[in-house]
Amino acid sequence: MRVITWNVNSIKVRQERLAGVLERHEPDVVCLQELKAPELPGPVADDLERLGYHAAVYGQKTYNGVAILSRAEPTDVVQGFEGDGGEIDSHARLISAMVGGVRVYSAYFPNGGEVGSDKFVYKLAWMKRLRALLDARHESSEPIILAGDMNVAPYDSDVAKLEKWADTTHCVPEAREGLKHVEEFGLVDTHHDKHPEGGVYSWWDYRQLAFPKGDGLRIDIIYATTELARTCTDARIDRDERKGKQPSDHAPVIADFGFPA
DNA sequence: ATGGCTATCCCTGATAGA
Repeated sequence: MRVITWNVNSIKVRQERLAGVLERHEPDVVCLQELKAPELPGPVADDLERLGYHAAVYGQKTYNGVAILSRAEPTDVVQGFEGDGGEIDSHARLISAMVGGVRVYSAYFPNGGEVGSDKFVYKLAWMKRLRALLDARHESSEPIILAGDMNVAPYDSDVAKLEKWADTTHCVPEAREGLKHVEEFGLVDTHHDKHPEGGVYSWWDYRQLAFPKGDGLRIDIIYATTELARTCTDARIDRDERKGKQPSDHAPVIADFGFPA
């Protein structure tokens, strides 16, 4: 089973690139973030049908929006924190579905703005709420994938220019501890597990020539529960997708599992 | 060349991203 997570930064603008990623990598499951649209545009839906993918979508106009694409039909789709008894999250940042025997989550963690701001408080609370949701709905012995844009670079080796980023919302201890708390549900960071030396990134700012200068962060992660992660045979990031005309600022993150598709 | 922000909408500026 091949899994990809990719923050597309507008599903409309990335239509052709998305079809290219599906054709090139032939994934079984794709978690998308930042659709910036209430639903999949017609041309995207057409591509998915042609290429043999189903879609579970939790969209939103202008901001956020997440989806799960899969060869197998997704069932038991849950949007956001539905059913956890809390207030409805006004941002469409989370969707999950059963896909071929695996519970898949596509997540777009809040950016957090400036450290200490209201947005940062929301970011920390969101991560706590996600962990509580996992605890309430699941056992860590289940095959679960949590993939998405975590907006946290968990290790120093996930940051090319640490002196520039150390004090930002992606790297400060509180943010890292929030993500660690989610991980401690019983999840393995598949890319870190395969490449603990780091130095591989998934996001580069559009500004200041960040990509050619190598000023990247690894903030997009495919987590898997321990047993499922044991079957992981490869983890990589398609940084070529960041090149050329109209790229997303994020590259697709890929993990292969022995778990049957 | 891997290239000097991008995408969206209430659109000619503001907001958000990370």
